[in-house]
Amino acid sequence: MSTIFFLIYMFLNMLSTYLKPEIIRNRINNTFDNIAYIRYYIRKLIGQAKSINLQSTLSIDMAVTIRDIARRVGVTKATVSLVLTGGKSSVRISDTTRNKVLEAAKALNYFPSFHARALVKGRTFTLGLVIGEIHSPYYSELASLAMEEAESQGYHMLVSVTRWSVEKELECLDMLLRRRVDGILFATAALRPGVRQFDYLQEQKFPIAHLGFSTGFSSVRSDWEPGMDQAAEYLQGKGHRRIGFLVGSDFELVGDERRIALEASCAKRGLACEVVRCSPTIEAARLAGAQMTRSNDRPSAVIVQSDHLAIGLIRGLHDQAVHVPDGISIIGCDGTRDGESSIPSLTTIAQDLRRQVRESVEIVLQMIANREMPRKDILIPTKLIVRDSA
Amino acid sequence: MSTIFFLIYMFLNMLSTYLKPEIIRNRINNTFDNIAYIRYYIRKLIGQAKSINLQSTLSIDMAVTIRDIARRVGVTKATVSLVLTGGKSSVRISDTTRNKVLEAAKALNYFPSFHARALVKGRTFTLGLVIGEIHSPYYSELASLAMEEAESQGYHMLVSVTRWSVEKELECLDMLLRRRVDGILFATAALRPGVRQFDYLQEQKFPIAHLGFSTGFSSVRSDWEPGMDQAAEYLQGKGHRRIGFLVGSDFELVGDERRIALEASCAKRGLACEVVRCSPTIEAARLAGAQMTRSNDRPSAVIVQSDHLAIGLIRGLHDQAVHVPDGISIIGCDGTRDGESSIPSLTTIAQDLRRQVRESVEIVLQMIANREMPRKDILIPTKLIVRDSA
DNA sequence: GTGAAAGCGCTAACAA
DNA sequence: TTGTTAGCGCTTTCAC
Repeated sequence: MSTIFFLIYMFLNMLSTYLKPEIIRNRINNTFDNIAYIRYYIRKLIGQAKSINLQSTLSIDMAVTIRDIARRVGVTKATVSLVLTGGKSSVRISDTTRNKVLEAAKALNYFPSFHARALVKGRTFTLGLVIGEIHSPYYSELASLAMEEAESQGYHMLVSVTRWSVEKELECLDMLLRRRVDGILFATAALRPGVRQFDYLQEQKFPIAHLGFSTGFSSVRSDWEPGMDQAAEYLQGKGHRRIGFLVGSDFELVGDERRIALEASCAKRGLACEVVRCSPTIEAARLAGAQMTRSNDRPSAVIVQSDHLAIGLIRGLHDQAVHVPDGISIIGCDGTRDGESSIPSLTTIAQDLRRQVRESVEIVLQMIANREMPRKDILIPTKLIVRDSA
Repeated sequence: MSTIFFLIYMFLNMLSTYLKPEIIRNRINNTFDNIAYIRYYIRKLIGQAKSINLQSTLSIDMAVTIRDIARRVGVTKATVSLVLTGGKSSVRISDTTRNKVLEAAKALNYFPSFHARALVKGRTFTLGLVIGEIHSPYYSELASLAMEEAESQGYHMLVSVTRWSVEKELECLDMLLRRRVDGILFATAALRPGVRQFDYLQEQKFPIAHLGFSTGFSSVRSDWEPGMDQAAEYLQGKGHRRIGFLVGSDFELVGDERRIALEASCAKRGLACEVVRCSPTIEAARLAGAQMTRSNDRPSAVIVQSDHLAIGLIRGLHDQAVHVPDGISIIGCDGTRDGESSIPSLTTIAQDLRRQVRESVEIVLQMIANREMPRKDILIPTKLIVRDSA
């Protein structure tokens, strides 16, 4: 009697093992072709029979998966995966199978799920770029170059704009971390010691490079000394004795390095250096230009914190009939493209943006490869480009 | 005898049930604190004991998961998930538990995995933006506005730059589909009927809006007629009889609509309209400007396909001492910001970019909500902004 | 050369 | 109020 019990029990046990939903599904999936509603009804039937969780079964998603391919070809998901991941694995797949799988993938319009892959691999091959804005020439160029550079290294770039708000910057950061980017390029400066995210990233040795600033992580910045010195020398050569410097005050971190470099150079050369401040908008610069014309006692040359503001300043001077470079000499900073075609074209202290981007991406990639990489701070020299405005 | 067999078998069966790796892991995980290497060794031990797959266990990932929180608080993953997803669900969690969970999440620096969530929800709350470039004023403004708009609707924007290459555009598209974006904003024009991706998206009724073009999906474009007509009227009022139109030839689709609108308007008004072509770079426009000065028989006013090229053209004219607007009148198209501060400031036919972006995001969101939404084609009127260049 | 199955982190239906 | 469990789509180890 017990023997019978035993046998029945064994049978049931076997059954229950082989009735594991995943296994049933595999079997059934292999039987039918890729018609979503058949899949749907089958799952539903299984669900009714075995009380399977129906959650997202209810919303039929049309995306094709490796299972659909497997079913069509008559192999298992594993085989399909091996074929599609390039098969660099030691496991070999027969050419017949491989071709069938590839064909099926094409026929069914298969797009591998990035998320599934990210989940299992723990890597996303995506970098994040935290940036204040992307609609000004300098930053859009930066973003553009960064995306290009990342792509050339086999990564994607996830751009995240902070609109220069500290709060938003931390949000962006959270977002990037939730998205599990492999590394981050920082082109803003809110993240500083003491902020929770900062400490976390520091502690995790998270692959980060700071671009244009330096507040604790590896950084890549412009060295303003050579450029500013060339500018001062150039202006001195032209007979200027008093040099103005226009700072857009919201970007203190940006402006200060430049200002300090200029002041040092002026001091060295015995030139007067006068700092003027305005808001970091082109309209403010324009206003500053207009105001400048009202004083008879103004510097004969002004270096402006950015090309963008320089163009505003020139415009403001022009509004008051003070022309550049005859009435006053203007030099911008950054070396953006729009200084080339402006009238007058802009003499500028150019940053090597491409090289900065390249170096910072490289730092991040190195840190991805090895989190123990020591901190690096790279300075990239600026240089004067002489055009018409000074 | 068989009874003993039976009992042993039952025991073994029970054991095997309770030794399901996931269950063991849960139990053990709840016992220890969040120390990655302990986790690692435990898994490894289990692995040795039960021959568990060690795959990614080998690369200890430091990311904190809901399991870590659950373990710390002493509840299950499900509870944690309920707390963290906002608990809008009917299930209620005691305040004690909730607080403990939230605290633990903060203490452990928990960042929910976007990918895991995307996988299970089938939604990413991410839109893709396919765009040709982001370093020119018009497109960087477009990208910027699109990101802002998406964000205000609770979505993120994944920007994907095609560098105006058809091939690259299709790659970008694949990328976005692999990343399972919920919808796509198209600001380029390579995707046309016949292309595999096009047919696929069409068939899937994938949420797409075409911005600036119209090749088969819902679209949002500028209506150039009013703006061009205003421009023609304005120029006519100033006594111009021959109007030139400068097209950057690579953007035929862009240029043609504008040209056709202008030609129609000129015909209506009895004005001559002369089309000049150049490459779509600012340098080419500059060259075109220089060339224009060489002919005595040139139009007295030129409308340029974009502000960007207009600035190049003005610069080219300026190089040859033909000044704007005295020597020749120039009108740009697009209404980008840098026309405001240029010298002379640029008269332009402005697009309402913000509204275009808003409408197209809305279309995409509507299609996400309901794929059966019929196709929509929205035209947004342009208008003349008079400044100094004409 | 291919199949079986576990696991990545999370959600949600159902059970208790 | 909380726990249990299946499943999202994919990779990879192990076994045959």
